[in-house]
Amino acid sequence: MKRKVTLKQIAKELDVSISTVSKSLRNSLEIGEETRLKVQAFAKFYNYKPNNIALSLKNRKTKTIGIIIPEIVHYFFSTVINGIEQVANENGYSVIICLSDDSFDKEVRNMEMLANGSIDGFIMSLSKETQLKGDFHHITEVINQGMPVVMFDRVTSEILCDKVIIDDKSAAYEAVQSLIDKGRKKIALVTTVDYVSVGKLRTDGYTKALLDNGLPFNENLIIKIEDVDTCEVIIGKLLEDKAIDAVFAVNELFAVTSIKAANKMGLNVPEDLAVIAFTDGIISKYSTPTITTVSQSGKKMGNRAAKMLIERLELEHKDDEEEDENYKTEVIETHLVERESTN
Amino acid sequence: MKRKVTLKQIAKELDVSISTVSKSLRNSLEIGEETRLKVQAFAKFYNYKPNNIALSLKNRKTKTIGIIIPEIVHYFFSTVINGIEQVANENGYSVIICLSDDSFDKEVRNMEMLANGSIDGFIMSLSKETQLKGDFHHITEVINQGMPVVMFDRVTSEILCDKVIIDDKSAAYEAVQSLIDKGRKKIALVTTVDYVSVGKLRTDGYTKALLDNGLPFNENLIIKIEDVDTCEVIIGKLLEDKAIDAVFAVNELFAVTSIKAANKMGLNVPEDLAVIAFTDGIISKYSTPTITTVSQSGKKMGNRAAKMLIERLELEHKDDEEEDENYKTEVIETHLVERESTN
DNA sequence: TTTCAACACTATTACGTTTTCGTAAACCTA
DNA sequence: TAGGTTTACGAAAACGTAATAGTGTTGAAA
Repeated sequence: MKRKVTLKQIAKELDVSISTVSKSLRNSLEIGEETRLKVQAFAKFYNYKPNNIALSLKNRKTKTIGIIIPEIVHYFFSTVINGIEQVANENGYSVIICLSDDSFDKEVRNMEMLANGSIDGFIMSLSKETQLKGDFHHITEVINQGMPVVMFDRVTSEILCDKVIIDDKSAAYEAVQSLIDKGRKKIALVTTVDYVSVGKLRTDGYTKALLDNGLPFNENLIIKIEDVDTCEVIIGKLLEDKAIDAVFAVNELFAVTSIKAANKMGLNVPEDLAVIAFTDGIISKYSTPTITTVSQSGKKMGNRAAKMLIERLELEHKDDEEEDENYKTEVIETHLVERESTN
Repeated sequence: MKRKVTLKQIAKELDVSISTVSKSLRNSLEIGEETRLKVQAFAKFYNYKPNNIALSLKNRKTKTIGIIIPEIVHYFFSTVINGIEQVANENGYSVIICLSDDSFDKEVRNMEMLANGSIDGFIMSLSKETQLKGDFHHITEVINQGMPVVMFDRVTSEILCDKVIIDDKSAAYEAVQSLIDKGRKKIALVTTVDYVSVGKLRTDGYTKALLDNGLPFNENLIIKIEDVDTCEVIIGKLLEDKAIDAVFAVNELFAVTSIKAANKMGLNVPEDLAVIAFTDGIISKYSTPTITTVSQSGKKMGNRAAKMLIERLELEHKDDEEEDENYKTEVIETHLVERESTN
């Protein structure tokens, strides 16, 4: 139970000053070889490692990135974290993760807590509640304090900062187009409530694809799921009444649930009903049938977001008051992963 | 772009000492009401918040928990994080997450980095490589420095510390017993390589269940998957040759792959082949047929682990050199979630 | 008048680093 | 030997906070 040794202790033990110890360990030329080697040997023996907190305080940077996401038990978000962690790690950064649980208050609390010196910058995706309220003061505040923020996936145009997104609209367009190309005429959209930014965009893409192909746009073919649990019933109803031949779901869960509902009614996927899901996750790959998806590489998003943040951090460190602030929005390309649920 | 205000700045601005500002903000009685209110008003106006890093340095605790896990894009691990974060959050702790990617070196590097003052304690699950090597010096070292460690799921008996596990052996026993109870006689085990601690234990439970029921133990019915990609072929072969009537898989992926392999050969699940998986994740719930699983509540594990760690942290803070070190191993109960893949 | 307490505030220290500046001693040069 | 330059080290400040230990003034009790 030997506590970590500090410069002070080493200095005392070797009867030199703290400065001498510090300089010796950083191989400063100011220190004579004899002393330097002695100190280094001693430090090595006691396994001296500089205290990160003290360094953070002194350097006024923590080499830590704060991540705030709605939830973590979620394939997409965990792949994003994976991507962030990878780049962060390669650049000597750690990541500290906070979950908003899709709650505005928790998002605000977490941001305030982290903004008080704990981290150098944020990577975040907005909570549902925040998007609903449209209140982004906590983010503005952080940015005004000079702390860089990178938003991904669930972003808002009301905040000026770096962003990483996919082109939800054209990805949705492409998916629906592919259904149309396969002869599907009555395509339902299973989506979330409107205030989630990505949900809105995907709906736009869906609509545009229909109209561009001269297909009728029918409000009744769009169902907005609030609660996953009731999802199956609602979808079942849709299948029964409307004689639809394809489903475009904004996430895997809605897609797999649609398939289950179809199966229960004796419909075959893909023969009677084609299904495409947004987000290429684990469910699509292992469901029966496997599901055609719009791949939305979370890992790549994480990589890019981390890269953008770190670049800004290292840059702003160089010449402090540049204030260029030429914020970028990077768009990650998507593509259709064709599987058994379409033919 | 106003940087965060500090005590010093407030003091200078109001022409009082730093101590006065500090005490005013903490409502000390030593400070006269007039001054106190003036300071508080000023601080509020400039949105003063104490700097976490400075507090950490002063208090010699960071209120941060370090988590080291093999991977994050993994249902079980992300639920554990969710559980940890929840309890941590309730107790004013943050979590900083590092991924070992199942690599020994990365695990060591991450631990060393975090151990240098960044966190107050660890919660971790061993990487495969670490378990294979059997080298735990990095963990011993951290513990010797007085930093508490809680291990979960993938643990080792070679390290004395708090642990949270499930009773893998008896959970496996129970699962296999349930298959036997349903009349299955030729039960295959699809597992991982041996050095993963939990894999070994689950195999033991499987074996014991067979023997206790007077069923023959057949080495050939146990297949150890090294690489998920080759899994389907191997399982297919097993089904062909051995005329088995049930599969007990140590994770969801192996289970769903077994089902796919069976389907391809025209076998029906559960009629011709019953399947049980370890770990109740998202795949089991949404696969077709849904899969009977051994629920292994990651969230609960996370909750317990965080609780144990925080309790130890707060305790050791009270009377520093108690050295009781009565380490506990908590066992999280499991239960069988019966679904369509067994009957 | 002395003493002592209460009041209202400040100085200092400590946490662990790094770095700037300073300085004594030794050496070199003319 | 006076003056200058190296060499080798130390003191102190700085990062931001909080707690302990003062300090000086006032007023009241002895």
